[in-house]
Amino acid sequence: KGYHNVSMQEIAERTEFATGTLYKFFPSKEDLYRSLVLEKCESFELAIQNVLEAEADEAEKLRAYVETKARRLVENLAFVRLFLAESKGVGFNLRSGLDEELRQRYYAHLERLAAVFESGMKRGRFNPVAEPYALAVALDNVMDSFFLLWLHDPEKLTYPQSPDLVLDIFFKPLLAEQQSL
Amino acid sequence: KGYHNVSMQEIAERTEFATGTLYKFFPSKEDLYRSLVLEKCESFELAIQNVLEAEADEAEKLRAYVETKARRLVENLAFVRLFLAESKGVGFNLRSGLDEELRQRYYAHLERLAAVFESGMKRGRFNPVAEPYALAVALDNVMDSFFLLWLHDPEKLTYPQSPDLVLDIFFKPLLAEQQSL
Amino acid sequence: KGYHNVSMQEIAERTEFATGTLYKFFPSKEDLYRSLVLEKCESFELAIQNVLEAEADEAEKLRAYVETKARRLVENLAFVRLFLAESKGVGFNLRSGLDEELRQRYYAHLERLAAVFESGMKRGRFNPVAEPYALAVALDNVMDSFFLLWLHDPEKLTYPQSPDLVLDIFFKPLLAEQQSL
Amino acid sequence: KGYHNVSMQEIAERTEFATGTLYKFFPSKEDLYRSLVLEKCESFELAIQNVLEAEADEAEKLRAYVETKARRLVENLAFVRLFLAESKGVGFNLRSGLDEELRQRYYAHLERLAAVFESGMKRGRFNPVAEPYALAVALDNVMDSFFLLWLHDPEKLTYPQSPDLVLDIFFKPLLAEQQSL
DNA sequence: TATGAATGAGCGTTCATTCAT
DNA sequence: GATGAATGAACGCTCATTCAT
Repeated sequence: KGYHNVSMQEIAERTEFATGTLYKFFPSKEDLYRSLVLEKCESFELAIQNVLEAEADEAEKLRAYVETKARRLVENLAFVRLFLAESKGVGFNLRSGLDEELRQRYYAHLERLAAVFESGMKRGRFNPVAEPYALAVALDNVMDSFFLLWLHDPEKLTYPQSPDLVLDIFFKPLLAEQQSL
Repeated sequence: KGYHNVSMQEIAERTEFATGTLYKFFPSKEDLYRSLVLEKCESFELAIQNVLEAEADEAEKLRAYVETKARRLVENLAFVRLFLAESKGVGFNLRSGLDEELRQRYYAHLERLAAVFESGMKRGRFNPVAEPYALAVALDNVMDSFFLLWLHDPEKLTYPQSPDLVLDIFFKPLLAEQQSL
Repeated sequence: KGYHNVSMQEIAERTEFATGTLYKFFPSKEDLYRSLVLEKCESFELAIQNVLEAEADEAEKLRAYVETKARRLVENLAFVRLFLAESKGVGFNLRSGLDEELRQRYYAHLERLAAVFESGMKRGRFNPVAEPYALAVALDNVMDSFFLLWLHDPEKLTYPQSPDLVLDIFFKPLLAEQQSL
Repeated sequence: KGYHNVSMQEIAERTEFATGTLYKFFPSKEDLYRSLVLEKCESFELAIQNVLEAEADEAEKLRAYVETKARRLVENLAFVRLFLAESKGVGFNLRSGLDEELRQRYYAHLERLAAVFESGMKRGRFNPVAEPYALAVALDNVMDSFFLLWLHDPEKLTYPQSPDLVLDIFFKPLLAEQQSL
């Protein structure tokens, strides 16, 4: 529904708490909102963290990451809509307005993803195409933007049904001879 | 500052107009906002459209696109911040996200970008890595996300000073032997 | 349209004057309104005054008064609606909100009407049923209320097509043997 | 004071509620006004209805009606002033005059009053001077107009102290030989 | 002089927050 | 502690009025 379009009264009704009780838990509407978002994020990122930190080949990890994230996005459609689907379609990115705490979490997530790229490169499994961190940012956001686009215009992309789309872009060369993952 | 965090009174003060005068120009706050955004977008997209529709090799177009967009983002920092980083929170957003008109414009932009990929593929200049449209979405959003990241933490990425970062990801193979653009 | 539902801008447009010009003529919206109303009233009352002050038998004067007023009401339907049709239907009377000047004019009108009753009584043409002034008030307001009722529910009364309705009530006894005017 | 000339803030101050509280009770200013008026009307009409539906001779009913109404008007002077004398001007009125519900109530009231005239005529107690409904409208409005006149200029009429004034007009012939009620 | 763009006080209404119960 | 009625500041917006042209 979006922060500005829900009143505390509405939240109180929906949650079956009294407004006063809400204020016992959270000092302000903003805090309540942050907590809600944080909680969701936590469970969201946990699932993905498991994938990234599993014992597996880097390439497999990435594939699993893409699949897991895609599934989680679809499964949490309502939340993601609220959370991401801001500035939708204009080509601008969702991480935009994350306030500090959320941003820190996001950074940590990126680090974990970057670590996979880095380890893959170090072990000679990946070409050192670009900084691992940049690759992480790119991969993550491309997924988000595909999802967002699909959310608004399911016709335009086959994602998220086929995570291969993302894999194609990130694991196949654009100007080089083909090479399978 | 973001739509919900500025009052018309504030705008009136800042712009040195009276509130009534604002309403002479724009029928509502939402319209004022839309107009502001639309105008900026228009000039923004125009510059990029020129690049994409220039007489040039596809690869050059893309390189020019990346450079132009990066430059424009930095030059319009204040606006982009307003526009992307809607308010301070995660979802303190426009009532309706960005409305249909903006989305349509964005789609048109994507089509133009996709056309470059497509033509490049048809002419054998690019490998058919993925659907042109998907590539367009990816490229555009990766740039945005790099920019946003840099906006908040200039340390984390060298972008937008070095558009090569983007080019590396999109034009060099990840798992293949190097090949220069 | 009613005082509160028209803006000066609307009046300016309709009258093809500029708002500034309107304020050259009238110091305020209220004054403008009063003037408008006053002017209409004047022409309205003039017609009726002529009738009341004609050289004629009192009974004929009254009949002519009823007929003239009925005709004028219907002819000035739009204005009367604006002017009278307030508090319509609740059984309450229009003279209610007349501000002082209008009230004075109304009083003068009542005096003229009362004079007819008085002279009729003095000359033995009318029974001294009640104070002439009270009769004047009654006659005038009964006409207004009939008109108002008819305005809202033309079905409910045959007035103003048949002024006889009014004449019946005022000139025929309720509990006495009939006597024609 | 009239609908348009009181702001919700004023009402809030006067009633010692906060504006927000007012909106807990009434969804809008218009509703607040309607409710106020409706409530008063209800109690007002109830008293009169009792009189009209009592077991009594028609002539007595009418006399009682005139007396009761006169008394109620005087007793509710403040309200009647607000209600009738809508604001200070001629037509500074309710957005829509009085709305349908009030009109319907008024019509019902008129029917009840007309029924008395009709039954009186049927039973041969009254001369069939005019349609009962028209008589009802006339009687009711004459009372209102007398009251209003007296409200503004207590000198001009003896009403409402002497309801006989109304009775004289309605129950004595103007041009006929006297006949007591 | 006549204009109408500009003004800004004031409107009806909302809703984050408080506090007596 | 939990409640939710009450609060009132602040909002988007209107429009009677002014004044530079």
